[in-house]
Amino acid sequence: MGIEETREKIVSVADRLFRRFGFQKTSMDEIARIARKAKGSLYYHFSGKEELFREVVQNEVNGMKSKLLVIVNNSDYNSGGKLKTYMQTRMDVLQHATNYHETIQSDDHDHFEFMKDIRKDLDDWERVQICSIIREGVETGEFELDLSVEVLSDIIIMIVKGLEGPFYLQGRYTEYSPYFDGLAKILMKGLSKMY
Amino acid sequence: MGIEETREKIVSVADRLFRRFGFQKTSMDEIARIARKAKGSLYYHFSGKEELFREVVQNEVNGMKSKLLVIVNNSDYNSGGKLKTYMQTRMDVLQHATNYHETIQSDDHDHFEFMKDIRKDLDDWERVQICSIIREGVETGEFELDLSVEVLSDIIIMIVKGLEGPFYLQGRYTEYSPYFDGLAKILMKGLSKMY
Amino acid sequence: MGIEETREKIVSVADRLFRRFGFQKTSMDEIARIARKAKGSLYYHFSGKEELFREVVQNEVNGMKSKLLVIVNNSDYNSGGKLKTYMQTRMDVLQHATNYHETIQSDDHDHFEFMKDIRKDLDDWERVQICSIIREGVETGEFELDLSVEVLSDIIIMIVKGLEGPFYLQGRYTEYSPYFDGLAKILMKGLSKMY
Amino acid sequence: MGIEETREKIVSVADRLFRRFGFQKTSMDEIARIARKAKGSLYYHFSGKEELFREVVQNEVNGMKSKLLVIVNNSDYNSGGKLKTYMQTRMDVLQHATNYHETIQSDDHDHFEFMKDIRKDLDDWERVQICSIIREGVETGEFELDLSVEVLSDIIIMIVKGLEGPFYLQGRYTEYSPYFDGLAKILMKGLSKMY
DNA sequence: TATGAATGAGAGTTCATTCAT
DNA sequence: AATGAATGAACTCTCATTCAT
Repeated sequence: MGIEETREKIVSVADRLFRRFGFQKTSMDEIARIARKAKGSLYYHFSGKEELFREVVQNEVNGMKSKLLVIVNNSDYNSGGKLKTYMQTRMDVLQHATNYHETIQSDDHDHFEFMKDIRKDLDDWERVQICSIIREGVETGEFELDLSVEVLSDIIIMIVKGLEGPFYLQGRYTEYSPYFDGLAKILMKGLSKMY
Repeated sequence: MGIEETREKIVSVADRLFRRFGFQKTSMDEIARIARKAKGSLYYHFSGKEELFREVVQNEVNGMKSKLLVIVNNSDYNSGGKLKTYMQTRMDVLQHATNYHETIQSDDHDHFEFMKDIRKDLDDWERVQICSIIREGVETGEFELDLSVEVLSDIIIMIVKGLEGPFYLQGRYTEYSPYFDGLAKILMKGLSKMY
Repeated sequence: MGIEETREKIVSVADRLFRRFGFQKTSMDEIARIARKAKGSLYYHFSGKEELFREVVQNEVNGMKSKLLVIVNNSDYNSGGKLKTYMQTRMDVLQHATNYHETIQSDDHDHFEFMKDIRKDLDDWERVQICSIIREGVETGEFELDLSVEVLSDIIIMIVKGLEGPFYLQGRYTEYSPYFDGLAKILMKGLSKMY
Repeated sequence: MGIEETREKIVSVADRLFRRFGFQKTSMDEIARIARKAKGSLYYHFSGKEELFREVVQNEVNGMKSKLLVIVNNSDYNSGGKLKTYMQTRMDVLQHATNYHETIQSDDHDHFEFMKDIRKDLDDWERVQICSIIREGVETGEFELDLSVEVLSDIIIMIVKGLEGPFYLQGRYTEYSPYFDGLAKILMKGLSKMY
């Protein structure tokens, strides 16, 4: 088993356990045991628990990005469709991005200070995507704004981020999702002149 | 120093530390040290770390309730004003309800299973308040709904809960709050027939 | 409630709990709680846990003595009957002298060093009783020994003490008691010339 | 220092301390300190205090078995000699099996529930040995029983178990051992027809 | 490249005892 | 004569990390 396989094995087990039990309640011991590696091996490949977690989260974020990118680049949708699908997919993807969420939620500044960078990076990336969708809509004449592209995109981001709460954190997906479609319409209506 | 003072001292120190470091990273040792009490004293007054945390959270929730109740019972507002002020105050209050939030966020089901009750209780309480505001508005003819009072109140609750995310969790209060006023209007417009 | 009543209440609760959970696993807290007395009261009446236990054991030993004395002084039995009944009653009484036994068993020399006196006292007392029975038997011509009264009584004491093991300590009462009668006969036959 | 040495060092220190202070009054801290190992090392090698104790007791029991087996297999003795020597050696060995005894005596069912197995195993083992000795005696014509081999062996076991009390528990070895020879004869005489 | 034995600081909790009232 | 709040030492156990091999 090559070095890369070992690394991946460790990361994949760590991902599963962090996802299930969270950062604090997952021990290096358990990761090692389940990965069938020696505890020392984890420290050969990663400088500590924190760096291992960082790797796991970065993988998750990369996965999220690539799924969202598929929508942004999918020419089957018009801009309105892209926006709505983006929002819906984002909900879906975040449902499963457990570890990323732990970094948002946790007060554990000692360990997660470093996560600010990853979060900031993702925020910026999303802003770029949303802006790009809106700009496309404006260019094709599909959208006609009475707000700047940047402000509108910020508001949209605020709202979708807001929905992470009841949808993901509080596990109210099934409870609230019936309202989602209506809500989406209301929001888009309120935010754009064109309707 | 009477028993009540001691209890309060412990709770107040615990509140500060839980708020700052979270449940896991706050040790009974530190609470005792800073409160200038023996560790055993904490266990005289509370059966364990969990119960102490429970007390802290319950205090927080009671504080939230009483602040919100002031608005619901304030006859200076008309119903629309009450609703908007309720939403804004809620944001404000939740900003500081750090410990309550930890229980929403945490995956630590071992420790926080007991919090379901407190959360459920608060949810129900809020639903009652919102319904009461809306009903008042309907009775005075200020509101005219095309949804049932219950459904409307559920949607409002969903939205304000949703906003907890960016406002509280991610510390974006200052960043997003300029948009809040506009958002509130949009939402109320979208939800009520009368506009 | 007078002072004597309080003392007795404490002792009686302590007795019950020591009996059930042993010395170590019974806490002063629990004794106080169940006796409905303040913890401080226990320390008003007894200098510590140890002295309270001492009192409990002493009571138990006194109870044992008085039950055995009834047999020794009962003129309905002849000497052989007394001896056999003494042995049987001793088994029975010891079955329930849980706290006394704890002092025999425990390695806890710190706490139970003081128990040597109580044990020595009881041993001496029993030796006197057995000697008295045997002497009575000799005087009435019922017994005719080829050993001195003292040696014979020591052997009897050794045997009855020995039987505490399987009968009491190991909870084999029901298992071994069928053999008891036969064993008693064998022993008495082996020990005395008269058969 | 290899792993086996460390394990043995821990076990040997634990054995000494358990023997001296008993299970409850021996702390993991002290074992670690005296063994010159980190506390965590004890938990690396044993899952807890209980398992460490279990190991100690198992070693003791194994030692007892092998010493007794020497007698059972020693063809220098005839069957009567074996039986008597077995009984005497048993007394001797049990004198030093302090930890095994703690499990017999202790009321601490939480910790020692697991000991039932070890005890049961030893009981069964002894029954087999005694039966084997008796059968051998019967086959060589040395013994002629009016009881079944099984019942006779049960009675012998009861008696030797009984003698554990005064001999071991109460430290009366030196006091009572002068009587032992006579007692042994009496018992064997009482139990077998052939005398 | 990988191992796993060893570490030690720190965690939550228990409890006999003290003492001001 | 009685209280009960307060203490602090001692306990078992956890776990991220180190290091010789």
